[in-house]
Amino acid sequence: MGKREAIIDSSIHLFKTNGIENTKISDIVKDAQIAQGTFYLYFSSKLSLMPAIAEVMVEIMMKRIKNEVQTGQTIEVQLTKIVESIYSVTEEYSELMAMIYSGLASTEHLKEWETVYAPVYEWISNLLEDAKTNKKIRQSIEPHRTAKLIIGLVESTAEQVHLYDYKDKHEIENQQTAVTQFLLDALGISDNNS
Amino acid sequence: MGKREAIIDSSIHLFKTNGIENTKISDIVKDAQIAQGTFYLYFSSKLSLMPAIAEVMVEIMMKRIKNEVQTGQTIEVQLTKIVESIYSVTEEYSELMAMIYSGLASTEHLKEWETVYAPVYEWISNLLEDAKTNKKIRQSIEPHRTAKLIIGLVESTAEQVHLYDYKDKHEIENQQTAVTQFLLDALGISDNNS
Amino acid sequence: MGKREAIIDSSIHLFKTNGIENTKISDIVKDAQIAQGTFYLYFSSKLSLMPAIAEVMVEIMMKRIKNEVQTGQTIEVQLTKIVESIYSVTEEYSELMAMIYSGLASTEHLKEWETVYAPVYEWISNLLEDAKTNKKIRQSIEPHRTAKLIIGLVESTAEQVHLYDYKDKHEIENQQTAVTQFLLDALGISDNNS
Amino acid sequence: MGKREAIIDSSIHLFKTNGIENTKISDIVKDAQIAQGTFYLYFSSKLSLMPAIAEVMVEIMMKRIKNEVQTGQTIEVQLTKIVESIYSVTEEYSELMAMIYSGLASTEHLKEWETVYAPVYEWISNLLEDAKTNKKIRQSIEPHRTAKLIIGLVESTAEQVHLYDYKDKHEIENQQTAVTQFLLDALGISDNNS
DNA sequence: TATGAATGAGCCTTCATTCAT
DNA sequence: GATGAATGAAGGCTCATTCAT
Repeated sequence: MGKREAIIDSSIHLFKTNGIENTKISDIVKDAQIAQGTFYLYFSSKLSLMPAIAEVMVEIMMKRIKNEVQTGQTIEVQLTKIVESIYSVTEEYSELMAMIYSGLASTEHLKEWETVYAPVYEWISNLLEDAKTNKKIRQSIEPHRTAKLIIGLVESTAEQVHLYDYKDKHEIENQQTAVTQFLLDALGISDNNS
Repeated sequence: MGKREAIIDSSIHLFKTNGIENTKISDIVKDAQIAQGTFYLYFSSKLSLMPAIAEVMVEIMMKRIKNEVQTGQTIEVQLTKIVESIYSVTEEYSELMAMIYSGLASTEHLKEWETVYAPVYEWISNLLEDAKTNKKIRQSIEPHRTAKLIIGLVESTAEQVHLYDYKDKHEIENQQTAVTQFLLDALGISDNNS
Repeated sequence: MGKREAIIDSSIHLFKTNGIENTKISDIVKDAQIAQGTFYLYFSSKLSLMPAIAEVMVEIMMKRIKNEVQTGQTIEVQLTKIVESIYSVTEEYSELMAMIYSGLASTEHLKEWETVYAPVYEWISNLLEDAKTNKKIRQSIEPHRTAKLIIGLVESTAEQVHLYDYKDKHEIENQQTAVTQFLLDALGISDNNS
Repeated sequence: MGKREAIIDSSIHLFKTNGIENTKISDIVKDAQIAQGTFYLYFSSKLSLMPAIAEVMVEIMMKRIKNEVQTGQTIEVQLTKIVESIYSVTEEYSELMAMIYSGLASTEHLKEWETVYAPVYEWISNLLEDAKTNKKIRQSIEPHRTAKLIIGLVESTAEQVHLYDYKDKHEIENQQTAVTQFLLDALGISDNNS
């Protein structure tokens, strides 16, 4: 009946609600309705949960992006949607995203972290590749490298907003718009892309 | 004899060396050569140390930036130097910067965190203001908001590099160059800035 | 396919290698290539294994003794061989012998322990009986009781040697020689046994 | 107010009463009326307590021996008293003595164990030395080595009696007498010691 | 008989915090 | 202000044992 999934689900839920630090393994097993010892059949510690959670978070993000971004849209609209999606996921899973993003969860599982984000990088990289071929973006752009820059830019500013500027919703939208514009400028969109 | 400073110094040193999680208050007081109880005369907990540490880290960063960036230089050179400085500080204090940057260290001291980064935002904001006045950058740029985007972009990618791509020094330089170019493009530098 | 034997063999092997305390039932079943639950079809706990193990150890010891001691030999030679055998077994199974010998493995299975050593006592007792009849040893000797003294003396000093004096092989031989002489003297061998 | 002593005292008391295995650190601190954490200021684990306990046990044994054995007595009486003393201590602290004697308490603290018994060996060694000088015992006796044999012999048989033959008090006395006689014979006492 | 995933009581250990000196 | 021995709540983790298959 999917105990592993139950653990991951409960963890995400509790981390989201009470914070990572405050969530004890005993809380997780209670929420997942399994025995204390069962946790250790699937994960060796709270930290070793992190890659699995990151994987789910990335899935959520990819799903949201794919849901919004359509092939027919202009690259401008597509990027706007991407920023929008990342902002919304970051809003919902603020602390978790911060943690995933900063890779703080122990240096030991780092290699796994790397793999986890690969699909997002790949997907955006392909998008840029296409746009480049179609001369919609600056020809000097290196798709793969730039995909990482975009993710870094958008996620970090989305975090900033929630950490520092959470005062009003309006501010968030403004920041989001500014980031989008910053991004479009950097990619040379709505220039003549010479 | 500056016990407060001793505590902060030792903390930074130990956090850098052994990681934040692994550093116990007992380690700090040992390193600082003070008694266990003395710690609590200056800080109420390990977490309440964080803003003080962040302050020092920001000072370090500001010092390094100011050391490199000169008034006579073109905005292009200035931004290149800024990226360089942030990359070098991030390299040296990887985990600490990640933590400061993502604000992960407990939500309770968040308000203090906000203030801490202000000088950097301010300083870069002023730089952009000047460049804008002199028409060296895109006129649509909002200096204050953009300052935050720049910091977000540069720090996050610097972190990425140390978390995922740490394989070779060469890769770091490439990424750094790409970020700089991305930034220049976004600001409209070396265009005619109309 | 002899699961009971597999359990005992694996236990002895693991106890010998990793120590008794450090050997978990899960280690034993893994080594014996049986399922966790199967263990309990044969033994009710780790402790209830002990008498079975002791039995095997005693068999090993008896085999080694019988292999060395021949009916044609003088009692002096025979006793020398016995000491030799016990020393060699103790050397090989140091911790196990200590445990068996001191009966430490819980008071609950004590009655079984008693039986286990019986063959050795019996065998030596008979040896002494013969020697006594042939006036080779002191006439005041009570064979059965003395058999126990001999085992106690030899095993305990063999242990001592391995616990304390393990420095050099030479020392072991000296101690062994001394024990043998002590024993011969106690039994009145090479006196006129009047 | 001697927390270290309190811990040792309580440990001995509880080990004696409930057995070593069954005694938890939490039991010890409760009995010693100290906080759980305080235990770890003095000892790193239950095992690391053992040498300290052994030391106390050896003191107890030495005290009892010295109390019984007088300089005016013949060597025969003196040895009888020694056997008596060891039997009585072993009776009282059966499991503890078995553990100390067999050195079972983890191989890690072995070097400390070695030192602990030294005073007893020394003392008996001196006694034998004197007896040898006065030609009361066999001239071939090596005092130091023989001291160890004696301790081994007496303790191991004392243990045997408590482990296997605990049926009646009478049996104990018989065994004790037999051991004494065995010992006297081995040392050549009441011979002409030529 | 055999399996092995699941159980959960219970112990050890850590470590931030206190307080008498 | 400074000390550091003492505290004890809190949680991680183990591992013998069970039981449905």
